[in-house]
Parts: sequence; C-alpha cells; structure tokens
Amino acid sequence: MQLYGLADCNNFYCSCERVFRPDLREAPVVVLSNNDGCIIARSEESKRLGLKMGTPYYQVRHLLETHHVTVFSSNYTLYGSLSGRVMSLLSRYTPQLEPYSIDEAFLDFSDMGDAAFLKAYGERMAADVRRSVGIPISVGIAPTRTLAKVASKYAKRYAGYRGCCLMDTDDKRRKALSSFDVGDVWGIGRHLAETLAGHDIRLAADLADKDEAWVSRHFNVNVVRTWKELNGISCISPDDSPEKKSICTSRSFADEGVTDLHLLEEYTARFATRCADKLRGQASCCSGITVFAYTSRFRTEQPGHVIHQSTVLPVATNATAEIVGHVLRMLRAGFRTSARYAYKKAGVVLWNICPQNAVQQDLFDVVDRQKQTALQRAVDHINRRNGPDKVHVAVRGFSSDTGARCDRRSPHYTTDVNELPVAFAR
DNA sequence: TCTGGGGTCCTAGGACCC
DNA sequence: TCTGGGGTCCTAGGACCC
Repeated sequence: MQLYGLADCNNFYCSCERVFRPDLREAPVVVLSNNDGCIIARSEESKRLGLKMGTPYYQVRHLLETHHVTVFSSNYTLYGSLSGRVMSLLSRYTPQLEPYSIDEAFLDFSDMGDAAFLKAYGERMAADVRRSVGIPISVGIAPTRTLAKVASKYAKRYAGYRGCCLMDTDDKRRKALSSFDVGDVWGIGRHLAETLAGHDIRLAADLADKDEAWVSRHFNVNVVRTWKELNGISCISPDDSPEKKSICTSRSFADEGVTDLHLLEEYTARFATRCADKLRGQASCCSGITVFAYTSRFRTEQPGHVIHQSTVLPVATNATAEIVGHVLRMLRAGFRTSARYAYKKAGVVLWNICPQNAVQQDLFDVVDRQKQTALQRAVDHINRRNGPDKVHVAVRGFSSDTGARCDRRSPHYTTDVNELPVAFAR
C-alpha cells in the first residue's frame, strides 16, 4: 500500500534554542525574524499567551517582558546545522527521504508493514530524533502527502498519539477531516479559505465531500489537486529537482536604513557574493540578474523610492566578480543622488538558471571564460580551506556588520569551535 | 524609533505567429 | 451594423508554502 510519512519538527526554531538551553524547556520562548522584526517562531507556552505568528516585535515587546518570555534573534546557522542532524537521522527510517523545508520531510513508508508495525515504527522514529538530536517531532502517516500533513497535526495536537498518527483507513480519514479546519489544509491559504467559506465550506470534510466537477468549475487546478489528495488520491509531489530556478539574497536594515551609496554598494556586493556562492553550490549558471532596494513601505509620510534593475547576459555565468560587477553597475544606475532616500531593504536575485555544463556560448563573448573559471576555482578553494570570504571582492568591505539588528542571537553552538557550549567550567 | 526571507506555481493578458 | 481562428510565448501579479 502506498503510504507517505510526514515528519514535522515542533516549533522548530524555538526547539533548537532549547536544545542548548534546557532551562527554557517549560518556559515561553519566541524567535524573531531577521533584523529582530517579527515573531516567526513560538513555543507552546508563547502561543498560549496569545502571541501570533508574524507580529512585529515592537508591538508586543511589553507583553513579552511582562510574561518573562525569552526572546531570541534568529540564528540560521544553528537551525541549519540541527536540521541536517534531524534529516540524516530520518533518512535511516525510509528508503526515500524528501526534505521539504528546514523543519519538515516526507518519507516513503509504502509496503513497509501492517498498521500495528507502522504505528510503532513512527513512534520509535519520533522518540529517536527526540533523544538523539533533542528536537521534538510529530509524524503523520497517510495515503497522500496532504493527508500525512493532516495526520501530523493530530500527532502534534494530542499527546496520546505518542508522536505518530497513522491515518490508513477511510474511516480514520473521514473522522479526521470532519474536525479539521479547511484553512489548515496544505495548499489552502487565507484567501482561498475565505472564498470557500462563501460556499459554506469550513471543514476539510466539507471540501472533500464536494463533486470533483463542482470543485473544478469554481476553483483552479491546485484546489482540484488538493481535493483529490483529501480523498486519498495522491497527485501532489514537491519539486524533486534540488536545483533552484531563482536564487535570492535580501535583507532589511536596522533603524533608518541606508542612505549612503557606498554602504549600499557594500551590502549589495555581499548579497551578490552570497547568491553566486549558492549558484555554484548547485553547479548552475545564471543569465538573469536583478538588484533592488527600497525605502520603508510603512513610512508613507516620507518620500519613497524603489530601485529595481534587471539585466540579461548574453552568456550565463556563476563568477562572483562578474555578477558583482553587473549588480553594482545597475545599482549605481538606479540610485538617486538628488534626494537622501533611506533604503530600508535591498537584495539581489539571480534567474534564468541553467546547469553550468550546458551554458550557451556566444561568438562575440569578450570574457576569457577559461581564465575566469580558473580564478573562481582558486578563490573557492582558498575559502573552503581557510574559512568563508577569506578572499573576496574589495567593494564588499572588511567589516562583518550586516546592517541588521540581532541583539539576542544565541551562540553558534554547533558550528564554531569558539562558541561551543561549556558543560563544566573550573 | 520599530513591520522577515526565500522559494514555487498558476493565471490573465498582451504580443506575435500563420 | 459588420472586424477569423487558433496557437505559442512571455510577463506581471497573485496566491501559496515554510
């Protein structure tokens, strides 16, 4: 029988922080987005205080202090490292692991055993991750990925499932969907949930019980696919190619933002460098490059400005220096010197991505590609051996300041020898 | 004072083709 | 009065995900 598992880490970022802060195990915790902007992760205790996902920090700062909530700036180095540990452990439990996000993965559980076996197997896997990595997870097992997601939410909601909910029969499926909000179904967002409510569809079961013809008459193909999945027909599979079709690096800046062109050049050069690293990391080249920067969209009383410049290269590249060069040229072209705009956010996007071994050559190419590749290889080699960004383009600057606020970041416990947790100090 | 970052997919509409 | 039909490709914008 075709069965999918979904392993979902509970409140992942908060759980990561707790791994090295066992004193916070029962305490309310939140993690903030980049630049300490919004709440992006909450422990169960914080959820019970009524804190909502995406709330700007400054709006609830007082509430957080009153309830002694421990607040962390986001520490993606730590989360990425612990995610890797979780994924590697999960991969031992299935012939086919599909990581779906930093804290979730689908597992192929087809034809592995009867219901009793699978239920115990899922529970054992959850207990293993908890014990070995320190992260609590919820496992759902069902005939489609959408249903596996529903099952995992039940596993999280009720402790009685011991970390794993098996939804293998039609009976269990119907029962689960009858008390599951349609808006919580994978693929049904806020907007669709509102539209569905207009048709008196509020529970997942309400949608599943409609005719396929009715669904396809009123909604697009995505909703039809979700409808099929809710009825046990598997038809959604996440993109299995690991290569991204676009690569973006962008950040918000603290306080007033950035007014100085030279500083903005420095930051965007870093974003471009990071993008090029990611690009080479997946053995790709790109021929589309966009740079953008804009003033705060919340400060409507001040004059705003948007820089948004794109270029298409005749020959795709993944060389940092070349990409940085185009980004700076476009940034300077879009920058207004007439007024001192305070740019609050900036970024670089690479697109038109192709495999690096399938780059279309150009008869009139002015770049010596062989030389360029050799240089890039040498730089990557040095940086791999000596640490990231030991050799870099000069315009990127030498400071490690990112222009973002992150006052409450926890140490890089697992990735920097100087920040190892101390278990015992004399 | 203060509002994240990084993706994917679908659709509608325009340009263009014969 | 009246203005083909059918197709592809591209793009911007919207919706969704975590």
